[in-house]
Amino acid sequence: MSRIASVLIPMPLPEAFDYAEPEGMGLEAGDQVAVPLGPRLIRGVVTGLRDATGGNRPLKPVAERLDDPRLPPGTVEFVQWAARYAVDAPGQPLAIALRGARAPKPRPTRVVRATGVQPARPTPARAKVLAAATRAMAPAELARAAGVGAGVVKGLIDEGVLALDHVTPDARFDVPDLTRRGPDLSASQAAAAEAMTAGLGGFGVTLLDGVTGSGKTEVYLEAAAAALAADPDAQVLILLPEIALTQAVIARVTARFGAQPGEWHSDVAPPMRRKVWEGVAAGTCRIVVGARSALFLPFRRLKLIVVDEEHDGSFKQEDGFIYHARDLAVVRGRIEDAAVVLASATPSLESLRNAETGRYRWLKLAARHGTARLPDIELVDLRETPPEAGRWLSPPLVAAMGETWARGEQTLLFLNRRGYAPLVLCKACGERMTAPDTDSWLVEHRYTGRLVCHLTGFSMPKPAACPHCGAKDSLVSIGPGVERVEEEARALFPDARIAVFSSDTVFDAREARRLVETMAAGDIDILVATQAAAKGHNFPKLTLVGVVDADLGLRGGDLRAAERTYQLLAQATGRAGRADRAGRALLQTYAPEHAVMQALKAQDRDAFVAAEMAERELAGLPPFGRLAAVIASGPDAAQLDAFVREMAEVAPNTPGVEVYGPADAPLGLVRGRRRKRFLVRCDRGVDLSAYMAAWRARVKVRGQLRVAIDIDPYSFL
DNA sequence: AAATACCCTCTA
DNA sequence: AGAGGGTATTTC
Repeated sequence: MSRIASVLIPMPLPEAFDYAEPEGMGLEAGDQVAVPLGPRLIRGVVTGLRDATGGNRPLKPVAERLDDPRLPPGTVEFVQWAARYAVDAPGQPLAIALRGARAPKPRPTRVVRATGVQPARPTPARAKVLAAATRAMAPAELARAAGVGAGVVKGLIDEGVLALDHVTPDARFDVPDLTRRGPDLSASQAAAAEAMTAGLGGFGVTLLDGVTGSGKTEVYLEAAAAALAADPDAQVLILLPEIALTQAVIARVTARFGAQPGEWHSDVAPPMRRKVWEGVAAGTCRIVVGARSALFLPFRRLKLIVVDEEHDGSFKQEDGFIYHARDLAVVRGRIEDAAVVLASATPSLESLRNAETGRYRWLKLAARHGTARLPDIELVDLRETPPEAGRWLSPPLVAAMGETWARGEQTLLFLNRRGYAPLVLCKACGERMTAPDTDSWLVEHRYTGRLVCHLTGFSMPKPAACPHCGAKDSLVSIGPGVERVEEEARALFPDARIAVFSSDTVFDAREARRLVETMAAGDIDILVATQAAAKGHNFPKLTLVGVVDADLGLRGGDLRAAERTYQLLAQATGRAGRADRAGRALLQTYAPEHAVMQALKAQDRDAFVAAEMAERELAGLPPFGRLAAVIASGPDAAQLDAFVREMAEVAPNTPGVEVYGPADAPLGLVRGRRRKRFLVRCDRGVDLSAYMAAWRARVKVRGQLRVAIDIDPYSFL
């Protein structure tokens, strides 16, 4: 009996397509195949096979089974689950899962080695080459090592004195050395590691909850060691919110296991991605450290997923396929029957709630590792001790910086805002500079002399005259960014070594590591940083953290503003005072009485969490209810209005579900497209994805209109 | 996503 | 009539 193969294609198609399996192809679920789609051939993945029963419509045959690794069943199931959850086409998460399979293979490199043949015509240059040719190396490298031109090497190759080989880069991964012992753990760490190890072997979620510096990494690396030792094929995934953090964790994994883990994020070069993808699929790559998309790798035998800094908003992917990697990590863990560890010093309310209700195991690391103490946190009331006009550092903070510098210690000035000034306006006509057809201010960057839209990526040189009224020299920079704070710090401390850490100064993983090492070595006195540097790093001589604008995150006023601000500032202030030095943190605020500021000052997370939980519970907001957002957009305002009115009319009526909107999105215009939003709130226990899918099925999205559905939204713009 | 089918307008 | 273009539809 001939069979029909369901083939999922990595494109935004609504479902898997059916193809006839040619006689004798012997397909299996997970196989990568080439299938005809319209006039072209496309890569797809077999999700299922069934017997063809008589009266089917004629199907095109599968063209070929590709000689690429088969996707394990768990990966295929996860892709389908994720698509249903996100209310998106299954081809979208499949495209993420196949990203490494489609990257180019590592190219063979050319190496030369000595053959033992003596040159017919020995010369001093040739002798130097032969002396340098102690091992196989690239021709250019050998020429450089010998201090001769490339021509000498080439001549020796032509003569047969050197042999030229094409070497395929090593596709293997280091095998973790499980005989190594980890560092000595504190009693609290050892207890947590033991409890986590006991939870291995099947699905289960653990919240590893410990203040900054309590040594969470050592603890979860012990759990990783136990998982790898328990099963020679076991694989471990460590997810991090930001690429800048991967380097530090990779170094620690490498030190712990004597083996380099697979590295996975958008900065990894395509051939390396291919190598990691194939190693994960083959099971030879046993430890992966990566950003959120690593969750879609084709693990064969995943036994442990660690989500480090689990509260971090960067785990939420906001465009394209919209998902939250922390939430999907729990799903993947369930599918693979793997243990999941969520680690944070400031866990999300979602995870705390799950821990409180007993759905997650809750492990607390109370003490700081070693002798370090938590920093003293002071609030600087900017109404009482404001900075001078046009300045951003208040007298108490400047004084503290002076004392710190005099002691030869380091200061971190934290401001979560890139560039020089967040707003440029014309003092003649009041015009605010915005990106074309977009409701978002252009941010002034002085290093590059440009005005940049952080939303769309648009940028232009800063004009000499106001583009609106034509007035010359009328553009003024409003508000501070890290560059402006750096300028001020330089004026205050002209002899101090000052650096800026933001995504503009640190654009890749290597640069991040270089700057972190410089800081850790004590070669920077004052580091002005966005959140890119506020997370995770360990700077032994850093004893003062100044938060330039503690109120910044509270202004947008969305659901999670207080929670996010608390997490970010607790994280930032937690950088101060490691090792054996006492730390100090100053928060500049106009609202010292605000609950967030009071909780930070008192270092009373529990009180803050309890108050915030109570508010959320009253309003039925997460984690007590669930949210989904609909963002409809289109270039034509009238057409969009008509569309969202129609959407509002056909919203299904379901008990426990409330639909709010349509309303103009806070960013009402982006890249020439008008935007409208709905917000859906529902009780826990409602199948929110099913509701949203049913709703969307009731409208027809025509023309330029777009509808994006965001389940469990984090951004409300 | 990408090819193509469709449906206008414009030109000659 | 046929080219040129933007848009809607289809892809097992």
